[in-house]
Parts: sequence; C-alpha cells; structure tokens
Amino acid sequence: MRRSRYFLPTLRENPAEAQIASHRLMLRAGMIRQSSAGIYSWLPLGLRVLSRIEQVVREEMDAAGCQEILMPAIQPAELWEESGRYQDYGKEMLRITDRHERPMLFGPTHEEVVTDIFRGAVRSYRDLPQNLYQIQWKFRDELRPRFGIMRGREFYMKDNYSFDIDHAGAVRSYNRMFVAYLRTFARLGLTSIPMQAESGAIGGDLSHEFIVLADTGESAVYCDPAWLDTDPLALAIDYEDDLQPVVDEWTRLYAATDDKHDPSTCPLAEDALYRGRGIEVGHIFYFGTKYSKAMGATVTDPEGNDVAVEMGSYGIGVSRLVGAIIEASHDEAGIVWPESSAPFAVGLINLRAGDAACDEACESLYARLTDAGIEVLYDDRDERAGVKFAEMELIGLPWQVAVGPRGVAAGTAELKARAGGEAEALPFDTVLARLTGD
RNA sequence: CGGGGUGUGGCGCAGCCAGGUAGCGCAUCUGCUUUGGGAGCAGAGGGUCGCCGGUUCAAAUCCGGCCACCCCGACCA
Repeated sequence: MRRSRYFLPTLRENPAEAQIASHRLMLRAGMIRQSSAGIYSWLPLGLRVLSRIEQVVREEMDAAGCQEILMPAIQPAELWEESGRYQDYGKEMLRITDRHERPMLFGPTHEEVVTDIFRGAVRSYRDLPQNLYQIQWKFRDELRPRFGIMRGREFYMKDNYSFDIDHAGAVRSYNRMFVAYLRTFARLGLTSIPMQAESGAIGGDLSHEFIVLADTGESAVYCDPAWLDTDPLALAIDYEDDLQPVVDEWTRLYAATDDKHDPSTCPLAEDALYRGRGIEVGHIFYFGTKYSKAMGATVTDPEGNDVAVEMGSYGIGVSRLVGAIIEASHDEAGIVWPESSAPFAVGLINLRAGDAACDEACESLYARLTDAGIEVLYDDRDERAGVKFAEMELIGLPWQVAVGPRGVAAGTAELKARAGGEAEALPFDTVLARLTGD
C-alpha cells in the first residue's frame, strides 16, 4: 500500500479525551474515530489489526473443533422471556421495538439464540458433542463506557457455545476451550493467565477469566512468577486427548485478581509473589442445563430418555484485544505491534521522494517484498524524513526499511526492528532475505 | 447511577470573572527556500462560539432549560 493513497489520518497531538495509552495511540495512529460514547468507526489501519486478530482467533477455534456460524445481531425478546433473562439483564440491554410493536433487542450475548437453533435441529446424543462459534458485533449499554475500544458499548466478540450429552463431556469441551484460549493469546504475543472467576449473569459453576498482563491494565493481579516463563505454544496439543492433565498443570500455579487475592490464604510468601496489572480478554463458563432446561433443548440418550444438554459458553473480546495488545506493547513514540497482529509487516520509507535513485530503489524493494507475499506500507510521500520516521514509529509496524541517498549510493537500505535495536545498513538483497526469511 | 468537569475552525487551547471587531499554536492550501528524525519565510482559506429560550442598544461572555462528551467511584468481553 502506498502511503500517499492510504486513508491514514494520524494526529500529531493527543486528543484531550484519551486517557490511557491504547485509546490515545489508536486515535493518533488513525485506527479509530469515535462516533458516540463507547461506539467507534474502524479506519483502514485499525480494521486491518482487528481482522488479523480475528483470524488468529478463528484459526484456533477451528483447530479446537469448533464450527463458525453467524447469528443475528437483533434478537426477539421472546427468546429471553423463555430463559428468564429478559427481566434480569437490566439496562445494559439495548431494547428495540419494531414497527409491529414487537419487542426486540440488540444482542449482548447469544445463549438464547444458539439454544433455539440447537433445539430445533438436534435430536440425538449421536449428534453430540457440538461446538458453534461466531465473531460478531455485540452491544451492551454500559453505564460508563471508557478507555476507548477497551470498554465500548459496541464491541467485537468471538463467542462460542458447547453442547454435550453429560457433565463429563461438557468438562472435556470446557478444557478444550481453556487450552485454545491460552494458545490464542500466546499467538498474539500476550502472556495470559487464567483465573478462577465468578459466573455472574451467565450462571454456572465452572468459570475462568483470562487476564492479559499489561502494566497499564485496569485490574491488579497477583501470581506465581512462574507464569511469566510459561509458553502454551511449546506444548503439542491433540484436542482428541484428555486435556485434564494440561488444564491441571495450567491451573496449578497461584493467580488471583485483587478482589480475590487474600494475603492470609495465599500459598506464596509476599516477596515471592509477582504483582502486576492485567486486562480481562476472555471468559469461559460451564453452566450445565441452565438454558437447555428453560428452553427445552433436549436430546435422546442411548437409553431412549430425553435429557437436557449440558452447555458452556466462551467469549473473547476481539476488539478489546486490539487495545490490550497496545497496552502490553507500546513506548513513548507509539505502538509496537507484534508480528501476529501488525497491520503491515514492513514500513518502507523513501527518505528523498522525487530523487530518481531513491524512487527506483524503493519501487524495486516494494515490488519484490509485495511479490514475496509481505504486506508493505510504502511511504512515498514528498515529506520530510522526520515526519515519516515519526509516523512510522507511531503506527508501530514491526520492521522499518529506510532508503536514502547515502545508502542508495552504496547499494544499501537501513533495516530496523520497531521493537528495539539499531538500524542496520544492509545491501538490498540482504534486507529482502531478512524480511522474507530466505 | 452518585460525585466532578468540559463544550470556541480538523486537533490542542486562550478569550467568559469585569457584555462591545472571535484569537493563538498545530494541521490544510499557494509560492519560494530547504531536504536523513514532526523545517523556514511570505501569503491564503476555514468558526451558526453544543442547542433552545431569556436579559440587554449589544451575548462566546450574564440568567434559565436541554443535549453531548470526558474524568473519579460502584458494575462488566
């Protein structure tokens, strides 16, 4: 993509309303624009990041045996009357009335809809287990939206729902999701820690929330320092195996948010404890037959009895992850994208646009990188070097390639990792080889 | 929902107390100079001062009502 044609409205100054780093940087980097309180438009750069994160989530869901569907954003209130949540949910639910005076709502979650789909389609235990997911915009009319995208009213979420014939099956489904979540966050370059959680409005008796570590996170966390050295991706996972030992291993270490942490019962000594801050990015629940009983989602078991299916639901805040990654990875100059969620892999800077030799060298690099399947943002504008460097730091692409008259004369370009380190002057072919991994 | 605050050009702000020509920096446009880390000079464009009403010869400024947004707390992917 040529910067001269790219819709990237960056801001030089900090918007007054943005308090935390991710909000400020997303506005400055031209990723989002606010529409109303807690509701945002996603501009090209932001949407690229959102889509990349979404894709990682999708791949891990598919790998864990889930199937993607898409349910309606607008739901009939009727279904929520059946589950009994229409009254319970309160003002966070955006209620809508259609032209026939039929009460509708903008979905804050989809247990009712998915249960309705299930009960109309599945009759036999032979069709279980089943695990359906969607990635979709949801709406919760938060009392006080804040922190930009981190706590918006409209938010992009992956939610999935498991259906099993019995408790043991449901726990297997739960464990699969537990592992898939650890893998997903690790792939995004985040350290996530599962913590025992309350089930809240969804209900149920088995629940973990996944907290991502970030210095500017909203809640304080206390955990065993061993968490910091764990790598979920190091473990080869077969989702057909019994994952209980894996989950046990992962939940063995101490971890608690500040509202749960109690120094008097904590197994670790005060000075052996890691204290940090974190952001909740995922939450998983096993809630058994709460919805299946209320809504009549039953199947016939091997003995010919009708039994209510055992369910669980699992959420990942996809749009929140954009903010969480920035909170976990930024510096004074701007965002520092991990490769797995970066909007472009490489930022190519022409330090002297209009200079024939620089233009030619850049065009060549741009074409060869693009041909190699690498996504490049090529700053071909007639701007001063400082402007281009500053913007490139702000938007945080993992690799910067700077081409100027000095280097071109010597047949080199400068390669620099956004995450740190000095720029290295390297022959064009070497730069290419480094970036393409050849 | 309780408490606090702010609405003035795209962004950041001053002006309001003591009513009288809407102003500054950044950004934008034009020209010249410049050209390896958010350039310099000269010029230009752009604002129903959140909305409605009131007071007044005169309202960004005073008064009343409404709306929006932000922050702190209690609550959440």
